[in-house]
Parts: sequence; C-alpha cells; structure tokens
Amino acid sequence: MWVAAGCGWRRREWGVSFLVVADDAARPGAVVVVAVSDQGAPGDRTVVDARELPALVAAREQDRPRWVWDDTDRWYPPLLAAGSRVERAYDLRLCHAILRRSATCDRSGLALAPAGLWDEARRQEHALPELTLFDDPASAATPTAGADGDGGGANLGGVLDDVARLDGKLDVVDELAAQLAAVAGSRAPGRLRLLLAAESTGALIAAEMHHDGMPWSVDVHDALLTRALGARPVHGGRPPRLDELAAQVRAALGNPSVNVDSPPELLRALRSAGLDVATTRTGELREQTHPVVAPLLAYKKLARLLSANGWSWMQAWVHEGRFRPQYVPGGVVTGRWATNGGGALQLPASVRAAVRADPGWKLVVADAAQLEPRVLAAMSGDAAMAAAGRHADLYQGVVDAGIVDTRAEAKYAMLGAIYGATTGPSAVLMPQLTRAFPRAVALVEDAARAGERGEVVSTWLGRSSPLPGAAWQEVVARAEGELARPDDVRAARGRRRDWGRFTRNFVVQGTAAEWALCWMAALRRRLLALDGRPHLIFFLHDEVMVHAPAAAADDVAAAIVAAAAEAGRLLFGDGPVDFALDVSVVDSYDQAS
DNA sequence: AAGTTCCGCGCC
DNA sequence: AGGGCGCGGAACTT
Repeated sequence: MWVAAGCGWRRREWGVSFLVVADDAARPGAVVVVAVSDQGAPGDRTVVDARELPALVAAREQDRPRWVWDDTDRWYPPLLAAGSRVERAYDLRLCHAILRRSATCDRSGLALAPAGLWDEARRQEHALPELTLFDDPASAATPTAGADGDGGGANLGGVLDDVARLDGKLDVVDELAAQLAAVAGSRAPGRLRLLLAAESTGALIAAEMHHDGMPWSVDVHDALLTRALGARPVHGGRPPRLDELAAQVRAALGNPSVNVDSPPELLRALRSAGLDVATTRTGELREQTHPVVAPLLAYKKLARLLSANGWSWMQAWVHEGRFRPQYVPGGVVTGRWATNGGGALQLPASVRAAVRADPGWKLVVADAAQLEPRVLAAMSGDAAMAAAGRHADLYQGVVDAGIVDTRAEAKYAMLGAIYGATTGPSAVLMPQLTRAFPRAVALVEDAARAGERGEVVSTWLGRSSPLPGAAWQEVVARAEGELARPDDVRAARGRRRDWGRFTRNFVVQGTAAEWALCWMAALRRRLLALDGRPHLIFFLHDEVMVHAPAAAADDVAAAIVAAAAEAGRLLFGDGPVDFALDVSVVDSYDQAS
C-alpha cells in the first residue's frame, strides 16, 4: 500500500515503497501513479488528471515514499512551481546510465540488453508534459490522439508523435523492475543503492536550486563591471577601459591597425615586434619582457570578464534578483555535475561579490579541504595518508610527516599522483610519495595500468568508466599488427598512457563526486528540519552554498559539518579519514574564505 | 549564411 | 605534453 517504512537509503536498503509516476499512455493528459514494492512488484494504481498531481504528491509525501519517474527535470519543476516538494526520488534515466555501465552488475539483463530509449539523452520535446501538466487536458488530447493514427488535424510538426511513441515504449514500471533486479544481482548492491539514491537526490537538489536561484545583485555586479571596464557602452561597442588598453597594446607594438581580438593577427604582430612566442596565451606572454605585455595581459583579463560575465551575461541569466543555472547531474563521465548555460560552474572569483544574501539572510559557504587526496586515502585504506589528513590542511600534514619540505611540494606531488604527472616538478616527487603512501599510490597506479590495457575501472560506489572509443582501439590494434611501424607503436603507447591518466583520475574524481553527492543529500535532509527554510543554492564539485535566515546560519553551518561526517561514514564506514571543511557565514560570496 | 571546430580562459 | 568540464568568439568549413 502507500505506507512507507524504514529510514531509507542510509540503511543501504531501499526500505521504502516506490511510487512510480508516468504519463498514462491510454489517456492523454492523465498521469498514472503505481505503488511498487521493494522487489519491483506493482500494486495499487491510481490515475489522476495531470493538474491534480501536485496535490496527490503533497498528500502522499507524508508517507515518505520514493517517487520514481523517468526524468527528474521533466516531473519535478512543475511540482516545485505548484509548491510540492518531495523528500526522496528515483531518477530512472540517471540510474539506468549508471547500471548499464557498472562493472558490478555487468551480467544483468539491463546491462546485456541492446541500447534502447532509456539510453538516449532526454530530448527537448520529451519535456512537453511540462506544458500539458497544467494545461487543459482536453486540448492536449487532440494532437496526441492524432499521433495514434486517427488523423487529428493540427499537430506540432511531429513533436507530439514522438512523445506518444516514447510514452508507449518507455514502460517505467518494467524499467524499475529491471533496475532493481540489476542491483539485487550486483556484486556490491549496498554501494550501488547508495549511489543510485545519492544520484537521484542530486537530481532533486539540482531542480530545487534552479527553482530557488542564487540571490544575485545586479547593482553590485554593474558597479563592479563599471569600475573594471568603464561605463557600459550604449550599443555594444568596447567599454572605455578596454579601448584604452587596446590602444596601448597597438602603440607598444608599433602597429596601429592590429585587431587585438584576433589571435592569429595578434600573434603575427607580437612576433614582428620581436616577442618570442608561439601562441598568444597568457602564460607564454608573462615570460616575455616587453612593454606590450602589461597592457595586453590587462586587456585579455578584462575582455574575458566582459564576454563571459559582463552586462550581456547579466541580462541573459539574472532575473528578478536570481541567477538560475541549469545543472546537469551526472553530466560528466566521472559523475560530476555539468551545467547548461550561464557557466555556473566557472563563476569567476571576480564577480562573486554579486552573489549577496537577501536582507536578513546569510550565505553559508563550505568547501571540502583537499577532498580528492582524502578520498584517495579512504579508498586505499592508506593509514599514513589518513594520518596526514588528520591535519585540517592535509598538505601541511604531509609536510609535518617529513615527506616533503613545503606545502607547495605536497600539493604538487599529491595532485601529480592523482592526475598522472609524468614530468615536471610534481613527477620528481613521486618516489617520495610512493615510499610514504604506498597503498594510495598503488591504487591510482593500478587504475592507470587498467586504463592502459583498455579495461574498465570503477569508483568506490560502482560507477564504471567507459571503454575507450573505436579510434583508440584502432590505434592500439595497429601497433600490435604484423605491419606495425615505429610510429604506430609510439602512437599506441601515447594513447594507452592518455587513457591511463583518464582512468587514474576517474576513480578518484568519481569517488569524490560520490562523497559530495552524499554530503549534499545528507545536508538537504538536515536543512529540512531547520526553521526558516534554509536551502541549498549552489554546488561546485566540493563546495556548497546555503541561503539561510540569519538566525539559522549557525545551525546550518553545524549541519554542513555533520553532513560531511555522515557522508564519510556512508561511503567508508567508521574509517580513519577526516573530511575537513572550510565553512564561512557571510553576506556575499566573495567574503567566503 | 549557417554550422562546426578550435582557442583560450574560467572553475574544480 | 596532469584529470574533468563550459563558454564566447574567432576561425574554419560547407
């Protein structure tokens, strides 16, 4: 029945009943809600008009079900708009992608089936129910019925045909059953359940953050742009400060006509002015001593600010004092999130002052200190590395343990190990690192070797890497053929090493992403218990931001810390690794440490 | 003219 | 010659 029991994914069991939500293929404009047991057996079935769904959700939510649907960003935004939030969900498409690829259930029916509609990225037209959900069902019925072949006059150029086809074939109850079976047959079902629950909760959070938005002061942003660039040009031209710098660049080059915005043109001008550069990159320019360098670097910096986060960005992305990025959970192969539009994950430090709490509210900003090294220590069970992580600053812990001399070296060495540096300052530190942290280094080295062999690697919770593509296989095969030439062998070695660096990083970056999802999910649950509706407004790989009433800010900070500890326990049990945070309560984002 | 690729830079 | 991204605009392709 509808009654749910248990405390959910923390027990590493579902512990709840599922409520599957889907379009009713037989009745356009209607939504069917099916109760499904933990084992995937369907039970009670209710059909409601789509417009009644928010009320139904609100009513059933008190039983704490896990809502199951094909795509969170198809179903949840209309519910949020109607004021209905849910605690738990299960996003079939995101979970399908994980399960299809996971090496821990690679013999499942789900994994062995040919690719189908669930493997396709959700198409834009598939989002149509956002319209029909609150529209007059009668008007939605006409074109969809037409798609069934009874020639329903006006339709929207095939778009609705597509929806009808999808609804007919995407049987969400069957898919849920297939996924539950895959998990049950997995070699690590508990970890997978945690991953799928965390991924799905992430999708809820992404939709909620989009709905709530980041408080964004266009006044602060405008003042900051004006101070840096000069007054906003009326019709699109260059702001005055940029114009001045461009003139200085041309003067320094003795070239009155060079277009500073054209890299090839600029490069030619730089070279004829005697600079020894192969590109116009900042790093290369910085090594030159020439009067053009200073104004050119200043120009590039400001031009970047203008084009990436200038007035047109503001106009496009900030509305009613809120910046609403479109997050894409699972958008990165490693499990990290991506974003669509607005560049939310690349918000430069120079504009963060524009993120300002509402009056009477605070921003609580927290980031996990040296997350990836800590995750590596936990995954590998490297006690010495965990001990270094006992220090709030893991890199300083590495110095204190006498492994390297400076914090900078510790950081270089650690990131070099995780990224696979083979040359330069970080590579030379590898022998020391290997002696000090043998298990941690062995874990990433093993992942790299597997990748070089073209094998799959997996994160702690069971997200697996893709196989290298056809081009990779071809290059590698050619080098092993009878007619292989030295060039072929070299090329193959390069491709193998490239893929090894990818898989090396995959296991750490992907597990860090899992920790971060669990952190955020645990935090979200704690925030629900606090007064004044503090809510997540930003997430950036290892950093979260909560918009909180001032009176709740300290409780929120405590919740963030507790959630980090909970995430560590969820993934790694009561292991020895601390996940240290930097937490600040501020009025604007630039004030966060 | 419109679509695609590449560069350079922003973030972790 | 360190991993993962997104974006704007120039450069290039059709």
